[in-house]
Amino acid sequence: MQILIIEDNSDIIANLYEYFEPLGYSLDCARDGVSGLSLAAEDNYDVIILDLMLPRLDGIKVCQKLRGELKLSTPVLMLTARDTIDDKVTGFESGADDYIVKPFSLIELESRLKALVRRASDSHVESKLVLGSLEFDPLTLNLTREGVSLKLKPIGYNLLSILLKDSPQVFSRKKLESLLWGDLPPDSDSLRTHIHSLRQVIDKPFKKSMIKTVQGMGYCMVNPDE
Amino acid sequence: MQILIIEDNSDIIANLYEYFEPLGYSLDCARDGVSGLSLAAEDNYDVIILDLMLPRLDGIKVCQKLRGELKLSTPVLMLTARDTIDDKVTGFESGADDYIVKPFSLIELESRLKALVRRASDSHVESKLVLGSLEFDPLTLNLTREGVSLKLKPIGYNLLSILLKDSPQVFSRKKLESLLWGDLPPDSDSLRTHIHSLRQVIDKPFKKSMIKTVQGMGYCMVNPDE
DNA sequence: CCCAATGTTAAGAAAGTGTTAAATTAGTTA
DNA sequence: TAACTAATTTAACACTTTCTTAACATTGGG
Repeated sequence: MQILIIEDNSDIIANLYEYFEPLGYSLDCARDGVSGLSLAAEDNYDVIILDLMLPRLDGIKVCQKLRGELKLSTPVLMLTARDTIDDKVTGFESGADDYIVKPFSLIELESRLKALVRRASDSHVESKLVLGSLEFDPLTLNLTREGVSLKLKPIGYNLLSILLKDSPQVFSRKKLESLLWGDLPPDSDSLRTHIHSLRQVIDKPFKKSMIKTVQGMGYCMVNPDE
Repeated sequence: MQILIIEDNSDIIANLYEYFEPLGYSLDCARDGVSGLSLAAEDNYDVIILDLMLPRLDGIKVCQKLRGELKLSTPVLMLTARDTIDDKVTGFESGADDYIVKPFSLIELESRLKALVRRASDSHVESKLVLGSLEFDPLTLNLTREGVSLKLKPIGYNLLSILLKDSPQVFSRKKLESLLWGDLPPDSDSLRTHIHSLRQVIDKPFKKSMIKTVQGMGYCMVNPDE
């Protein structure tokens, strides 16, 4: 099991490593909110232990960005100090799944983590993305329109997910570039080419087109039968 | 669905009946640990709701006897009071599958129960992995395709299990590496070699191949006869 | 009509993958 | 412990696919 710890207190970090590593858990650690978030973005953790008070970006903000911008549902367990009980509520509202008050028992922490992970894997009914007759399963990469099976390149799948997930939201080129490539987008306007390839597959073989250009604004996907 | 309630508080019992019976659940009830245990021994319940504090035999003991002496794996959901947080842990160690803190929301209780039941019925079938004519038993390492017996190296069996368990999900190289090696994967791209060896055994001797590469995305296993 | 934004295309660059074999490591047995 | 065997990792190479770049074409709003 992969655990991400976002915590600035060295003692706590040391304790966690000491307890969990021998049990066969695999741990990663970030010392502040920003780097924690970027680690979390890799999306290969089963659960995140998140301190409420953090340098650069506090736990609540981290959690909100995790759910909002990154659209990740990795379960989050929030660590709070005893004297900030009110924050518990905020913690939940921010999208955390559980909290534990410092100082905490490691055994209890472990059982909470297990419960979170189990619950998460249960609700793994997972999001198939559907828009009209277009269906896309991000897990199997199975993609069909009107029952016809379609194939894309990696960036194509990414692009499609992004556009589909919040359809019919309009995404600016800039936004799309940052979602696709993060901090270091290509020098050229490569996105244009990718949109083009995507259309070749998604729209070209069919009567109506789903990928819409909004001049000067960006792109979006729509259900043409509405 | 058959639910056994082991609880001494009449109000709680009444609440449960009031909520669950109209939903079509069938409830039985015991007022103390000993009689609860003897009812549970009949082994025709899908799930047991067990209070921690009980006359004659407390919840932990009940649970331990249930698992230990009666050898039953009926899922148990433990009810605990808010001020006995330490007991949560004990609850898990005793073999309970989940816990919920009083006072609890009936809706949440219901969804927890459903999750427990589903998981239990899932894990029953667990042992053998089958995809088309490929059969693999992770316990005995018995592996056959079209009736032909096959052999792998340790990592090969692991890899196969992973790919098979969630077929036809596509696993990225990164994901596979982390599942196979956890935190410290080999420096080189050793996974490539392992996939190759796996194919030598699973696919090479047969007409159709089951291990599919999705360029840039990862690998998955499919049933070629679909 | 003009210009910036967008669509289209193709070629070279970069990244990913299959394959093989040797080197290294781990595990056994004498 | 040494010698042997099995398993894993590393490294090299060939090959394929995907991505980026850049040039040119087209479109649509001001």
